[in-house]
Amino acid sequence: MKAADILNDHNLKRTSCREGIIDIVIAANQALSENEIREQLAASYDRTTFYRSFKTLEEHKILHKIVVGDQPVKYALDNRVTNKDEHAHFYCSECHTVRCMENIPVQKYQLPEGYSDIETEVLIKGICASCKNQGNN
Amino acid sequence: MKAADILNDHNLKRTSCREGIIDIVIAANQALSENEIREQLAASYDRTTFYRSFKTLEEHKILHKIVVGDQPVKYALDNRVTNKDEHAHFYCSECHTVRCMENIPVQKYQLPEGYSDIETEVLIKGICASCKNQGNN
DNA sequence: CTCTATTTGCATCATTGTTGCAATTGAGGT
DNA sequence: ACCTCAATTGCAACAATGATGCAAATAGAG
Repeated sequence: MKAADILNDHNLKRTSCREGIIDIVIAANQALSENEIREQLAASYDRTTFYRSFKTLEEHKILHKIVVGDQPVKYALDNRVTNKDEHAHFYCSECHTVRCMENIPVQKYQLPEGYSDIETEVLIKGICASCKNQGNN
Repeated sequence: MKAADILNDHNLKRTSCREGIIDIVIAANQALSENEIREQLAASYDRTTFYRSFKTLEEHKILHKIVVGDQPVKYALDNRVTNKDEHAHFYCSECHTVRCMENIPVQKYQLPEGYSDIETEVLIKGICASCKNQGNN
């Protein structure tokens, strides 16, 4: 899965900022904050550009925004890009990482009469395996 | 359920700002943003005071913070105050309200080996009954 | 009514989200 | 390879929100 292809599929210009962001998110095994992504980027970009790139990528359903309480906003690849089903997310209260639990599908919830469902988000908070074992870090 | 009692139970001083916030949240049938609460308050308080009141009430598990995407942060009474079970929340993409779905209990999700669960949040996004019927507002 | 720890209001600052606009750049046509 | 134009970037500027230090005001206990 290449950043360039993803951008082309969505009729977006292939700029280095966008490609960089997508590459980093693809490589990560967890959701990343704006700052975490910036640190990994080769070049540095104006804050506005950076911010607008996220907005564009989110609007085009390439990135998915995950907000946990007052933790910094994090981004992960959207289901529609990865072709995966809706899955739960896990937030570790210890190391504050957010991971996609691809093996935990979101269950169907029955809404009251008259309500319609578009999308369901499940966030499980707890302690992840590595934090539980070691004293963490 | 009185604001004064709730504050006493948590060993917090009964200040008018705190009582006002709690009263309004109790009366509301939906989660409210900081601004919505401020508009309903009898007196007006310094932004810092207001902000710190929320922080205190949240730390003492009286209020529960709900964040939906980039909507303004909203607050609702915490489960522990209402003695209700964990329940799903519903966000209407049309009128942007958040309601506690007290009849929709959160289902148990099976985590991988080594992970421990503390709390699970379920947010169902969709269109609420009133928005679906009328043209909304 | 007095005393003290808590809370408030104010000043101030950091961070994040947002917009307007001129300069730059990607990508398609020649 | 070059031109052209719409899309994108960088910069300045600003709004909103979260946060802290400190002196003044206040709740609650004695």
